[in-house]
Amino acid sequence: MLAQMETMAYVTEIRLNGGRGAWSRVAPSSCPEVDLEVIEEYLQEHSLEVQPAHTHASPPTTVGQQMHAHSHQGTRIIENSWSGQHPYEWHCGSHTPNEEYEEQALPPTWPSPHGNQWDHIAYSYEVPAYIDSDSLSSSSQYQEYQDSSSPLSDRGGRNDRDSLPLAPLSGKRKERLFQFLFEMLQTPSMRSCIWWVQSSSGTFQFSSQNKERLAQLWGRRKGNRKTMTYQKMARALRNYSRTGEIKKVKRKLTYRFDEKTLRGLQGNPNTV
DNA sequence: GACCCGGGGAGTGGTT
DNA sequence: TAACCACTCCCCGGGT
Repeated sequence: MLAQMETMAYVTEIRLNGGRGAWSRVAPSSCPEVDLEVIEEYLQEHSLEVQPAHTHASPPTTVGQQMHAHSHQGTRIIENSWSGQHPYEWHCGSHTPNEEYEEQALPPTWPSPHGNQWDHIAYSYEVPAYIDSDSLSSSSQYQEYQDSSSPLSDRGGRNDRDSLPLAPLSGKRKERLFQFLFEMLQTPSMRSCIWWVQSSSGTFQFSSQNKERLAQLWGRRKGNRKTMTYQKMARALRNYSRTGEIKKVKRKLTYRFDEKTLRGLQGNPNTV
């Protein structure tokens, strides 16, 4: 655990290199490169070490995230507790490269013309919409992350998937790309790779500098034999255009979750 | 020319 | 076992 804390501190250090002041003046795309290997190692270690402690549950899955799960009418809702209890407050000096596009994150309140089509997805995230890229701050989540008296124990049989390990998911339904991307969007330490342009509409953007790293992370998580590239990942993203889960925005490296997709990822029971 | 985008199509591996 | 799904991989051409 101590080692994990140290690792997290290291990751945090990397991300917040120079403190908030420095961070706030640097756009994500020009932030110090994130050592994804470190993050990956941490996630793998964490997943290995914590999972056994949660016999019927899974540990928080991503850096800085502690997910609390609750059963809700058969749909597993995972709550991002760190974000709820310790909402980020660093503002990146409101100098996100997409500042002009970013709006105050409001909970999506789209109508729900259809039933919940997400029953096939074993988990969904219930992430407060204010956990937007520009509302994320402080490293207190890491402490929260560590006291995982996570009430995940009521979940049954889907531990591995909920834990979202970086290792290939074996024997379980595969994690889908848009789920991975959504998770990364909720992960502060990935802000140099991907960030919300407008969280309320589900619009996000890749960093032109770090998109390949994100793609590699995706490839590793999937356990691909070859290195995943942004080009290949984008190909998969374009396939989502057919299904409507993610649409391409007429802006470089920018995509948008379909409202139903986003709603499903957020697990908003009121709109489903 | 580099980068991004969009699409075709075959192949792969997991799920049902 | 087979059908299906969700990519993965490679390729090409077009646009900026």
